Amino acid sequence: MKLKLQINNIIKEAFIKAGIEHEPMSVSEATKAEFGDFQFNGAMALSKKLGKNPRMIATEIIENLDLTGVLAKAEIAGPGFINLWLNPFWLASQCEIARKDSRLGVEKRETPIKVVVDYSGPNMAKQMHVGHLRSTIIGDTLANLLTYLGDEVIRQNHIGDWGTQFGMLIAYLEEIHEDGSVSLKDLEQFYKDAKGRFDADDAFANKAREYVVKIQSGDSHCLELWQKFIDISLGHCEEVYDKLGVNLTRDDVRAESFYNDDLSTVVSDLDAKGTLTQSDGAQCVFLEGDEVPVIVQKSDGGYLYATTDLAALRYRAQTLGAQRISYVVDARQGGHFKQVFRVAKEAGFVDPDVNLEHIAFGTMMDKGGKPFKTRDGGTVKLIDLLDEAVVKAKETINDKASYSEEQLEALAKIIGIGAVKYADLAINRESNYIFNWDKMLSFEGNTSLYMQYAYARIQSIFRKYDGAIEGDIIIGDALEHRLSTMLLRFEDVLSRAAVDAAPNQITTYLYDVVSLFMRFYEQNPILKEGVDEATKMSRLLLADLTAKTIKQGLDILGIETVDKL
RNA sequence: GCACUCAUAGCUCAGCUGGAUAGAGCAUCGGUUUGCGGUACCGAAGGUCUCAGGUUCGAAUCCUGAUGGGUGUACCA
Repeated sequence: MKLKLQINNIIKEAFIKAGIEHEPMSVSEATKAEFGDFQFNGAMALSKKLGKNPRMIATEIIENLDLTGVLAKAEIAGPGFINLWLNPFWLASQCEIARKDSRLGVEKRETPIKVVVDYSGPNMAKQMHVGHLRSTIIGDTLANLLTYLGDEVIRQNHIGDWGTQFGMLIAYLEEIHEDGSVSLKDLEQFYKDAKGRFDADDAFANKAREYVVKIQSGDSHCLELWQKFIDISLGHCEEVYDKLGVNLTRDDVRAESFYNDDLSTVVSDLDAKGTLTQSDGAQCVFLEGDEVPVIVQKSDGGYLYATTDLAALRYRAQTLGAQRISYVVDARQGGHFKQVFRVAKEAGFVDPDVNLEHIAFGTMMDKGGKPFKTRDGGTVKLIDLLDEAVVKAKETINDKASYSEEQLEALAKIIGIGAVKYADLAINRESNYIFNWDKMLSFEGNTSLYMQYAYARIQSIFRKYDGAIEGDIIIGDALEHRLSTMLLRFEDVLSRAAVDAAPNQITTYLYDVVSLFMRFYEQNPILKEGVDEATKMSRLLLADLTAKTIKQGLDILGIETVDKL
């Protein structure tokens, strides 16, 4: 439910009745519980425009405010704040509607748009490492979120499958007559071995160079080898995606090579528009105000990633028909995207109203604030990191005895992977983030375990109760009032998070929901003796909606819940 | 050099389109009637929001400058 919108509409109505001919600003959540549920701060802003005292304006608004439905009370405070209280009966009825609805009252967009989310994008010549983690899970969350809200999401995994190093790799693959399954287990090692051969043996090096040319000219034998190599390498990525619980499949792959045939057209089209300048033998686009040009063709005739990105932009905007194209890529590439987006729009590859955005994120750091590396300074393989998360999760599970080995493994996977993902998503994506096992696997604070624990705790209430839930929600105290208001904010939070592409807005919200629930539950017993039937039912209903909201929220983040931990 | 970005409690971080006494968690200290899962809950303490100006009725938030960190800067992606 669009809670804020409903309140805003009531304010708007009051404006009209009071004869105030201005568009009211939006209400905001009250900064403190004593200030009500929402507050309207627009009276102060209007004071100058209307030439009136803000408290007087506030009075006029309040006098015309409909307090018969959604709102129960409005008060003027301080210089002209209007504090608003929601009607507890209305809250109760809305929570009941949400609880019965499979979408928890979250409406699907009336006008869905087509969105391309470009994320993960691993390099096929290397094994996935921690550098791919953030793009993969932030991107997946964004795609999940937009899908949930009703947009038509097209996931695009722009894998790096083209370039000179592949000549060397397939030459080596052929040389060892490998079907791939064994030696490619460790791609890093395979790459090193191939490089070793390349450096040590001139004949091999020449063959590798020859193969690069052959692949590019479409030699079928080399292409076959190349395809085999990509298949195997992609298989490794899928193993990671599977462990990570990320919704990327082979259908989402649009590799760099996919755009090969279009690259020369991109350049000639730019040329036809007169935007190209030759500089030092390279074909460049010089953008007004930018010192460095966008190079689309090297002096040796080769193309660059800017060329591929332009081709991809055009494909996504024109062929796929995307109205929003989101690139979930490291913040360090900000300059590149800014330029490429500009070129794409100025050249008419992408319509002006298409929203091109670089969803930038910061670097993953170790505890000491340095870039995340292994002890000997190498890159950390993503698969190793995830396996370690599962091992560490096992250590944190308290009641190991009551689980079979398989159950323990499954549980540890849910907890460990959830912890890694949540810790990443919970932070403002643009800042660098410090990776800390102890913190992310803690039951305390804003962690996935705290959420999963709360969820499991609620499920245990229902296990214990084990009966039919029939009755109504009755808002009986301030905590129930706040909890129900918080639960009804779900859609507002999701919508906002979707606009900002900010998963941490969802985690912050879930944390607020859970901590409120924990307080509510501490103070308001449900199944204890002496709780009358109507109260018990009401509290069970609230607990149920809370659990459903947690589950749905975590689901969007790609994190699983369990009934018992 | 130029450009981008960040600077909030001891630590890790929230703070949405400017709003009331700047909020959490961790750590520290103290508390919770046989505790519906105590891996919980409550409380205390902890701040010149890097600094200096400016805009505004009102600034952590917007603008300018300074300082300090990070990043990028023409044929890698």
